[in-house]
Amino acid sequence: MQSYTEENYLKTIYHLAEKTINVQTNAIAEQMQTKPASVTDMIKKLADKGLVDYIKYQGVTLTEIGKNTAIDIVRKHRLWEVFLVDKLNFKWDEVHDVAEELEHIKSIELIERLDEFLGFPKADPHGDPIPDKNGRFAKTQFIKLIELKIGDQGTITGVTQHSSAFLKHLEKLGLTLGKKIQISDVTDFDGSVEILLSDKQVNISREVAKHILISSNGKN
Amino acid sequence: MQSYTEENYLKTIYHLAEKTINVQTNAIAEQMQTKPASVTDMIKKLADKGLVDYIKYQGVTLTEIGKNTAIDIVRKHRLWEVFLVDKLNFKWDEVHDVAEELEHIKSIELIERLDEFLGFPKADPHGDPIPDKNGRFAKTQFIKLIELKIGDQGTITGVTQHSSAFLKHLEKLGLTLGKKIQISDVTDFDGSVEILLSDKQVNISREVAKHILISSNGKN
DNA sequence: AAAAATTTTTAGATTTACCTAAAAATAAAA
DNA sequence: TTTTATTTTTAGGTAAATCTAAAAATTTTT
Repeated sequence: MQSYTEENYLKTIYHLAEKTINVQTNAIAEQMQTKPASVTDMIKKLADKGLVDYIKYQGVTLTEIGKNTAIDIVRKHRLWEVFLVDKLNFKWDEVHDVAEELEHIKSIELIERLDEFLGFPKADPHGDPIPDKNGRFAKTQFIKLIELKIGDQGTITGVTQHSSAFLKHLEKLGLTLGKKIQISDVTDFDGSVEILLSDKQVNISREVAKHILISSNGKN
Repeated sequence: MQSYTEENYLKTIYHLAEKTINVQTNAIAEQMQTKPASVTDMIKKLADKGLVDYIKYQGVTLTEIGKNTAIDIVRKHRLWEVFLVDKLNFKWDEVHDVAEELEHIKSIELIERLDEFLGFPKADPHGDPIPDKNGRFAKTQFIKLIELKIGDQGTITGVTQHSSAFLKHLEKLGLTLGKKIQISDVTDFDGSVEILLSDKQVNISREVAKHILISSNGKN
């Protein structure tokens, strides 16, 4: 059994490991709003518990057990986000902090039943995949919107940027999850993209287009 | 803002204060599965924060602020219990421990929306009243089943004993919340009560009858 | 490859919520 | 009203998670 804090470390390491193989002390410290010295202390503890592999000065990697634990927390976080948006009508940019707390409630039964109550969703309100109870992620084929060509169609199924500012921006443009879109033009000058969205036309910058995920086979 | 632990102390003091005016150190310690010395420490802290009134050796009482905080936690606890039973199909004897964790999630918005989602329930699955967001309890007129006379009718609306063993026992007898009952006989010998429950007849001991609450005007 | 910069770790403190053991206050019994 | 028992508090200590400041290791630059 892990403490609230240990769980947060595992989750942070898990997310950082999606980008780099060896996760560095400073990166963890920055992500967790704490000091490198505190991170070193905790890493030692997690290593003693067999949750991470750790060589001094060389960063950490999650062990099999550590990774499974982290995935379980991610699962809880994303299921709660679905609950907050689908059942309690929160907006997708309002759910992160509360889910951050709810993810630590430790009852296997609770999560199983919540999963069922929500209809076994495969993705959270930001389009991030929800692992099943065995920690397996559904295979998904997302393409970044920026990679589409003029005339291509698809459905918005995710984002790779979760800041409130970004999500609010998309919300205002009407670019929310599940919306069907078609590319009507790509500006040579600045790479901004013209999108056909049901009836209206919207224009987004290249930067925004980079962070929107599209699938051509419906919601997944 | 209170810590998880401080919230638990306030809640415990609140519940103990329903029975005695001045809450004693030992009573808190027993309830919280901790030592009297630890309780003294925490009481001092709560007194410094203005959440309890405390005179050495004389026990504690909640201040207005302390009481409101405690009621808010009770509100959360009971709303979550309703969620677990009504939406996730938990049995009424399975929800307490999980609700004990959920009650500490601190988001006012979350609880408002949960309350609405559940249809503003007035009582939890054990029949305990749920205060509204201003901390006010709905007036309820419960009678203990033991006080009913032969021929009296009513609806089961609560219990005053929350142990899993007791709740499981009631479950087995079919004496669950909302069930309509009629007293068909009271045994002189041991005070056990014969109950007419839809079609079948059940017999409960005097001890059990003491802990069942009845109302004659439907669910409240 | 030596010097400089960066990253990481160690050492020693602090805070929160506990604990044990002993002392002090209060309540109950003789 | 003493003595005894119970309750409560104090004193001093522990473990978890954090911190600052300084030392050590690694990486980058010259």
